[in-house]
Amino acid sequence: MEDSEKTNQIVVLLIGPPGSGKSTFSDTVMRSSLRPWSRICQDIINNGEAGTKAQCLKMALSSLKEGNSVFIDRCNLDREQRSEFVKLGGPGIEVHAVVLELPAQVCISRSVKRTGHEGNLQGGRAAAVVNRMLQSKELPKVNEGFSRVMFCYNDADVEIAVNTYIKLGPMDTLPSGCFGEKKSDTKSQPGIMKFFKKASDIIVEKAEEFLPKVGTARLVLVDLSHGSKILSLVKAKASQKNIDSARFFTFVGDITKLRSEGGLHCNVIANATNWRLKPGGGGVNAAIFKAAGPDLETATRVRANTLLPGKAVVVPLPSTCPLHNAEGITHVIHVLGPNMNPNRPDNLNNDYTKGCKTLREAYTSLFEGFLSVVQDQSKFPKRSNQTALSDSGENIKEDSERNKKYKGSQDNAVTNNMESGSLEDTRDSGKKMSKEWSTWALALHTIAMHPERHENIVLEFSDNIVVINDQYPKARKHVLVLARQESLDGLEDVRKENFQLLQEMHNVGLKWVDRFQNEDASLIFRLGYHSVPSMRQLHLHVISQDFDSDSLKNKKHWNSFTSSFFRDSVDVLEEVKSQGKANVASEDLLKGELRCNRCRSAHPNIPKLKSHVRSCRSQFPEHVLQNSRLVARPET
DNA sequence: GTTCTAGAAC
DNA sequence: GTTCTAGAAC
Repeated sequence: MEDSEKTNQIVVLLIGPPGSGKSTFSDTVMRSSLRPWSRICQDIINNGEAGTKAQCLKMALSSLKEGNSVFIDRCNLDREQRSEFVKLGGPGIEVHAVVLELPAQVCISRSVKRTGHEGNLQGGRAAAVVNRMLQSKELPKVNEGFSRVMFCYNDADVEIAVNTYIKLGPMDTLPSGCFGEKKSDTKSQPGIMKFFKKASDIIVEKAEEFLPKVGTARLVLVDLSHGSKILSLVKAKASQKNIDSARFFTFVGDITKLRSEGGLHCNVIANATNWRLKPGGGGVNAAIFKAAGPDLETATRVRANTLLPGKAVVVPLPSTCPLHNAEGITHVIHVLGPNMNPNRPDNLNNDYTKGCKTLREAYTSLFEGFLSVVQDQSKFPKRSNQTALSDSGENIKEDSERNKKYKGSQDNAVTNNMESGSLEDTRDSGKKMSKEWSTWALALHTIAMHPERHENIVLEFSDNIVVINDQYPKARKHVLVLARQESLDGLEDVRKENFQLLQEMHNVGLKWVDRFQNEDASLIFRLGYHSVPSMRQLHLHVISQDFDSDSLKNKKHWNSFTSSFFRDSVDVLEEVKSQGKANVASEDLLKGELRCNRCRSAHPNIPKLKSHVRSCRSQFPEHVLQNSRLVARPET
């Protein structure tokens, strides 16, 4: 590394309203950092008084000339305000953004509390100022010119970000890309606000309908975030309809800590789950499964394996479960909403009418599930009916003791996860059109049928399979294992009777992985199928995870191997064995954003993505690490 | 000006 | 699937 070409200075734009902790952030880093920093604070730049943007720019330039990295400590809340600071970047100077997205109330109370603050923004005016600033806020994007953007939503995130910069020595660099951003991008889903409005109407309507039926029980709508649109809409609607706010109310907090942190005594919580009823997804579902531990999964399996949109399933928690003994939760009701995520298979594609219908159904199923719990608890133990709505019903003894202890009533907390639109569903799209194949798409089929005519490209073949190098490899090593059976065009055609063949393809793939790793032990592989292949004839991709190839040129290439459009062979085998066919994902996934296959950071275009991927040494995502989806040699 | 994407043709 | 290229994005 030549020191002539690398100076590695950084301009960090701190982005956040007054009270978000910008000054604290830079001060904390500067106190412990080995790298020379300057803090450029517009509030004090003018001999201790507030100054101008121009003064900040001037001072930033001179600090950079002296060889310092700089913190730009001003609100920087919109793109225009940031643009001139972004231009400070250049050879040897990267521009980063650190976004301090703390709850508005936190920022306001901090601004109010500080007395001699440099910005002189104390007193009651603080709330007005912060709120006004937040209204016109534009979050930064990498394509604004930042080589790195990092989002912080709470103190823990801030601490991580501070440490990231403290640890950064004078010659170190940080991976480029966008980190930590919550994807609640309402702008990218047109009509979503309208849907929120409608959704909140449905929630209130259903709550109103069920309240008289559930005796003294109360219903609570919970959301983690203070800025929750749904929560404020529901609140407004409920008071407008004169619903008893002691019986139905909203609550901001963590649904897995309602008792310990929120002081709310709920027996039953609703979980906005996924169709597989499995942990994960990152939202409330992941949080609830995590808090409940393996008990919840086991108890869930007893009731159901999958769930249709609009349905709910009541799962009693064993007393060993941490959610039960620490938080007093006796039941989790899993409920599946409509699938509005355009990146998911079988989504409703902005069909909000259908979405609302499913949502209404979901709340009906949920409340009926809750009703069955309440009835079981108040009457004699009985099995509730097996309804079309869900596989519910459980024998729970009345617990008057608990009711006394907790001053009466039971709360049913209903979370909401519509804002991320992360719910998915499982329904088959059904009919498969017999596809017309273009001539170019027949190449693999031809080779599979007559491998002996293509000796030059065929690596090996047997009665059942042919192995070839991918003609346009998308990574250092990329081979295809073709099925030789005539009727198998792609993954969608695979059935139980093909299990043996799939197993053989998988084993042959593993054999080639082994060969490649004998040459280079650092190569890491995945084996899998494209959900919807472009070329005819079922083929298994055996591909190293470096994606270091000039043939990888566009978004479709990238996403076809790194999104869930790529179906790992191990999962396909498992699904074919258990369900008789494999799940296939939607082609919409190919249009999704570009994310690193290791650290999942987002990148604005293919060249930037590839340059990031070349140097990213992050561990692979949890999902990929499990179930032998990744084939790697142990590190030596 | 250059870089990058996306759509049509094959 | 790739190649080519117009024009969008930078």
